[in-house]
Amino acid sequence: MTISSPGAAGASRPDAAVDPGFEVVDKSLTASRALLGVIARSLAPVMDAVTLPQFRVLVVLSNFGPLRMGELAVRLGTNQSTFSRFADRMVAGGLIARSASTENRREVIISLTEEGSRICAEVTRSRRQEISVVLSRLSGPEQETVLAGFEVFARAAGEPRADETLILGL
Amino acid sequence: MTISSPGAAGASRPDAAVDPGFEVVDKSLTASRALLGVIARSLAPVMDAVTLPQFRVLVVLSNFGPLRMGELAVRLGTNQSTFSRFADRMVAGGLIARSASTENRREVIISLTEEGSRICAEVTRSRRQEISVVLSRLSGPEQETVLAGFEVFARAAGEPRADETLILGL
DNA sequence: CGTCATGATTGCTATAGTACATATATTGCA
DNA sequence: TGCAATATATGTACTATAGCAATCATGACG
Repeated sequence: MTISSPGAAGASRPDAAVDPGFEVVDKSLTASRALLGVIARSLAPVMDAVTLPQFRVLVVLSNFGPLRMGELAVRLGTNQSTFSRFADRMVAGGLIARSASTENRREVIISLTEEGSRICAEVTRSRRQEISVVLSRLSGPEQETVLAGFEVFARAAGEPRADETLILGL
Repeated sequence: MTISSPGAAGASRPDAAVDPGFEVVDKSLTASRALLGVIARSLAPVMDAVTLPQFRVLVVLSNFGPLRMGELAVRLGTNQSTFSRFADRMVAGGLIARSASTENRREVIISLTEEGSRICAEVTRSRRQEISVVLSRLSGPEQETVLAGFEVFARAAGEPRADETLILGL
């Protein structure tokens, strides 16, 4: 959209925000594809046990602990009835467990099973491993360069909202 | 796998590969989530017109130009019959078009329609835009830091294989 | 106790994606 | 010409996801 190149248009003040050039945007896109590969590889080993939407449920439960059916349905952005049957499949697959709430017998609490927990941990471990493999090809100073770049970028980008990554099923 | 820490085991030679520390791995994971958000946001506006698997087809056609049915089926890692009906839906949706090959009347060539092309371009544009928005919060020197980090990382990671990102549906 | 609200499930229906086996059309070659 | 190989499409069947409407169980409040 905005083509104006501040470097060419006028004197750029140091430490002030500037329009990013083509090169840094391009490199960002390349890096994003590379990281997408990392994410995909970390998921691959468990994809025979869970689908992507199912994995998302595991992650939510792993982050927030046991939750009510309705609460989970809201977080996943789906209809309650959809999630009820969704849960059926995951229970059948041994990934989650239904249990009655102690104080309110209407409520059904969903929690991770050992297996569901294990899958979550496995993906996290695998993702760190994949990253490590890439980084270990670099020298110490190069790793510092990566660290600095990622640090600055992540701070500027912030964490994606849950409903955003939901689009990708994770 | 390889636990041996060269830094701890012996004198570390400058410019030699070293085991990455916790911090840089951690920052990489954070950055990967941030970039996942960028990808997701760029996809969001077109998800009412195409599904993720369908979008993947658009990208392949956009990269390689018109392809035969069978060729596409292979690239997408699906059964030919599966892709035939898959194509039915996309043709019905006005995203791709079937056409007879000129020299071999057995072959059916799939190409992007205007609409399919437009959607592809829109996502690309949107992704650059999303990245630009993030980067424009940074000063020039900070953008340089990001550029350097992404550059080094992307080089070490390489492009993900098509069958890897396929796992995520893109 | 009755009524209303809340939380979950079930009946029904629809779509996308998947694959195996089979049918059809076309080409190439003996 | 006839037969095998190739490229695609169809018959059939299944799973996952999705949602609306209705139902059932429970809790809250008058």
